[in-house]
Amino acid sequence: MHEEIKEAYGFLFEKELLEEISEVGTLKRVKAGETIIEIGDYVTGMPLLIDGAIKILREDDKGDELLLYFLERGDTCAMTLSCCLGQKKSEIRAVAETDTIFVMIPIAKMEEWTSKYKTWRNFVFQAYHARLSEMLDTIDAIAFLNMDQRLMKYLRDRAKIKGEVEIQSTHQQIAYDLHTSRVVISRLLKKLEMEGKISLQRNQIKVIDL
Amino acid sequence: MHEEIKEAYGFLFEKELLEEISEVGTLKRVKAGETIIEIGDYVTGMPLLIDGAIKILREDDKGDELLLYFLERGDTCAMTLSCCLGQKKSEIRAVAETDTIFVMIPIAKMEEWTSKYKTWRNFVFQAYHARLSEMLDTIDAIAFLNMDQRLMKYLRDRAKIKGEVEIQSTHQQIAYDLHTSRVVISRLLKKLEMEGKISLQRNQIKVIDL
DNA sequence: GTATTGCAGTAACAATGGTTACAGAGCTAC
DNA sequence: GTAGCTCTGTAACCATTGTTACTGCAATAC
Repeated sequence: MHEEIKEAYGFLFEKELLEEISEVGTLKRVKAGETIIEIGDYVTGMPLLIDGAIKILREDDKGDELLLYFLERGDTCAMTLSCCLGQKKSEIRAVAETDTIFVMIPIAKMEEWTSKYKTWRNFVFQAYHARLSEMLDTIDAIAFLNMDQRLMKYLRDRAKIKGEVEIQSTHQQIAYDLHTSRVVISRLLKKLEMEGKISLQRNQIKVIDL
Repeated sequence: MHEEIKEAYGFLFEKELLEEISEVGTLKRVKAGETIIEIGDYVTGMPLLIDGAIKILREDDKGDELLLYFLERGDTCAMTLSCCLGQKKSEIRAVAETDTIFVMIPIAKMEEWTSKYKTWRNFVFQAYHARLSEMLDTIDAIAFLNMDQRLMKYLRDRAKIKGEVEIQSTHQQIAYDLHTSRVVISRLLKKLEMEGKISLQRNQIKVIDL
């Protein structure tokens, strides 16, 4: 396990911290599509992403969803982190976007390291900063963009995360992420295809030029 | 100055930290309506609110605005804080909602205190946590609520911040905050008045039962 | 092969919110 | 007083998004 952590975080943390992480962290592997944390769950630890991607979703009282952002290698979930400190329940749902590997750190340790290691402190601040930026980005999208532009941004983001131009997904799944209806997504995707920006197959969208 | 800081932050920070704040901080007073920081400005310090309220706004490239949240006594702007660490330009605009007093802390000090004082560290984490929560709240509102409900929430929030049921504001100003048009706000306010939830005068809205 | 299921395409319509245009009310300056 | 300005109310219309309903295609099970 040490090697995987070192590879992903070696450039950030000193040897002692990497060793501590190896010691107290638990390595977890989840398959694409698996739910990692559910809204209302008590947060028991903090995940450090080694490989893969996780999508973070918000849900309202009627069960409507909205994608907030993706976490990638080297990221951690500041939202979770916040919950840790407050001993609160999770405000969000986390679902593996691809097959994912991460290390789970117990809450107590992460508090201890905050005073012990400057690199850890900076990492945590950096994580908060990154999450705030992503949230701003999300707000910009839902406040200032029309659905067609939001959809284009969404497709670009997903293609980038996966590192491929093909996106495996049904229109309904996209509709959930963008908090709209399947019909709207089908309509807009067809329009994008007409414009030569994507090509459509069953369960797959190929990004050509977005 | 020491007294004002002690009154607002005495329950959080130890004597030495309060003294350091008094020493290096600059007390600022701004009138309601004044802009405290503009998008693109370099961030030179971090504000600790002593009294009053500040509203934080986001703007898109076309100049359209959106209210993100309010800061009150005891709050600090985590967004600013983020910018400090990254030496970046401000992503947001801050405008005094009421007459406001705050202490400006130089960046260097706030980094130093992060390792020196546990109480300061907790305060900073707490600030990040609070801002993330507010952002989630804002996202919920724009993603899941209709304009009439967003308007009601907005009026409730403003009445609470000011501690009065009368809100001094034109319909146009409200429209800017909610990123919509004056006509829409007038229409909805009239509907709320019909329902007996508010009463309307020129430049003033009185909250009756929201 | 056929039946079943899930997915995508499309039309018609409804609801919400945004835009334009204009009238009138209230305040201020003179 | 009245001239000029800002703010509010309202109607009519448009654009975008959401909803309902139905069709046909592709994959899978049998």
